[in-house]
Amino acid sequence: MKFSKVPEATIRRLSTYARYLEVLEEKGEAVVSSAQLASDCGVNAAQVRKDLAYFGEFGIRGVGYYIKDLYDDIKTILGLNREWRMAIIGIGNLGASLLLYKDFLEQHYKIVAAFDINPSVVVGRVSEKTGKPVEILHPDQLKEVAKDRKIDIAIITTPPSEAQKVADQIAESNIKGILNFTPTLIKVSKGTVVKNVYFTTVLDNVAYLLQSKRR
Amino acid sequence: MKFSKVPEATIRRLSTYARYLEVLEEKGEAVVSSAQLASDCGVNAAQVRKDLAYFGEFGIRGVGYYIKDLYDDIKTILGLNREWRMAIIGIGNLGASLLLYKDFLEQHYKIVAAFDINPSVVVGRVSEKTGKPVEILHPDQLKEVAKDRKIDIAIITTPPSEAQKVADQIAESNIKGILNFTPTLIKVSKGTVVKNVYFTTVLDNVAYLLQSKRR
DNA sequence: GGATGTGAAGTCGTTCACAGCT
DNA sequence: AGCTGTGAACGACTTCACATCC
Repeated sequence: MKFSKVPEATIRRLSTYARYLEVLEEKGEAVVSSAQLASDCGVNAAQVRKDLAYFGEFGIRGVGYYIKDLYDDIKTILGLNREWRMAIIGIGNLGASLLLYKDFLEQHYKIVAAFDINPSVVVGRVSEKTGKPVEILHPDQLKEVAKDRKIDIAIITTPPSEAQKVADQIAESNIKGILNFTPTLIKVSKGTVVKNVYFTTVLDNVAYLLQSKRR
Repeated sequence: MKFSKVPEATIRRLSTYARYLEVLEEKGEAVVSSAQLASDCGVNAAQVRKDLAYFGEFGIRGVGYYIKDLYDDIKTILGLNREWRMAIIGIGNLGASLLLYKDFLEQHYKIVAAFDINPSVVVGRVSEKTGKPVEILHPDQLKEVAKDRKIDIAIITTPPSEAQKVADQIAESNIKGILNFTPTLIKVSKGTVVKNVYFTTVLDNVAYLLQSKRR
């Protein structure tokens, strides 16, 4: 077990492996080899073993990996053996759909607060689906609410023009993790983790590849 | 100007540069240096120049880059000087919010068809926002519609269990680009471009980084 | 003078190949 | 015998440093 810096790509793949292991477990399988895991996740077998080697030894030589154990181990590695409490800031179309996003319910992520400058707009739209009303707070309340509700991660789904301002409020609230859905490149202080998921960037990538293919 | 394979990361960054240049242009700026572009996009200045060097020479030594020209050039590189016609398959929360996604309207991406097994559910919900009703078709109609409406890219926002089936229908419809929002690892034939944007993967990354920080 | 464009160096991540366990 | 774990080879991307050109 080494302790060098772990590539971001490794973390992404672990996340993929975990989801795949979950499926295998539900199927009732007991053991999986790095070769099978690799082929089904679209990577090299040595890659799978190297990814795991950053964190320890999880397999049995000549056998493979016990699915249940490996699944648990990867969840522990990723920090998914606990609950992560999230706030969504900006309840437009995207924000509202994340509020309703079913997968979160089954996972380690829990939305515990929702914010928008217009507190009334979507209460009805959201609550009509879940049955229970959703309380939409004003962003200025973030700081006080963050402590009360122990918010770990903030999701920004505001219009791009508001993203930096919101990011500053997040910083003031002492929330250290941000998932930014806007195209705005937000600036944060050193200790804060920001990941961007602006999907037009990915679309641009698809467009580029399609276009460059036929040349 | 070389012709080696262009790293995917380069394409992602070009996409970022483009958005930043758009902002600069709106501000009325005329020229930008690789140093400024780099610092505002959070990368190294040499990186910016290398990224561009894959495709030609766009700058003027001793001066920098003309913003308007560079913006246009990057759009041409990425294939964004044309319209990309898209279908959304699976009109749940996420699919519906993408249907309403305002940014697409201002960009080179246009949603020209929407599909769901239940054709009626969301018609009202979507049309109440846009004013005009949205026609939701059955996925079995994809093949015929794809040709008529010249669909370039399909967006999968179905439940994970349906993703592979839908991907197969997309293949049959001769659509060569897929943006997959589900966690399912879909298999497609060689010529098809697939990009995944399952954001729980990114959340896992945030969780990992937060958790590994305090150790 | 000053910023680009680019070979060369450096760093990082992936794949190979085999030793080491079970 | 078979599959993991890992040093070493390889390949890819990033950064440096400077020659080049406006």
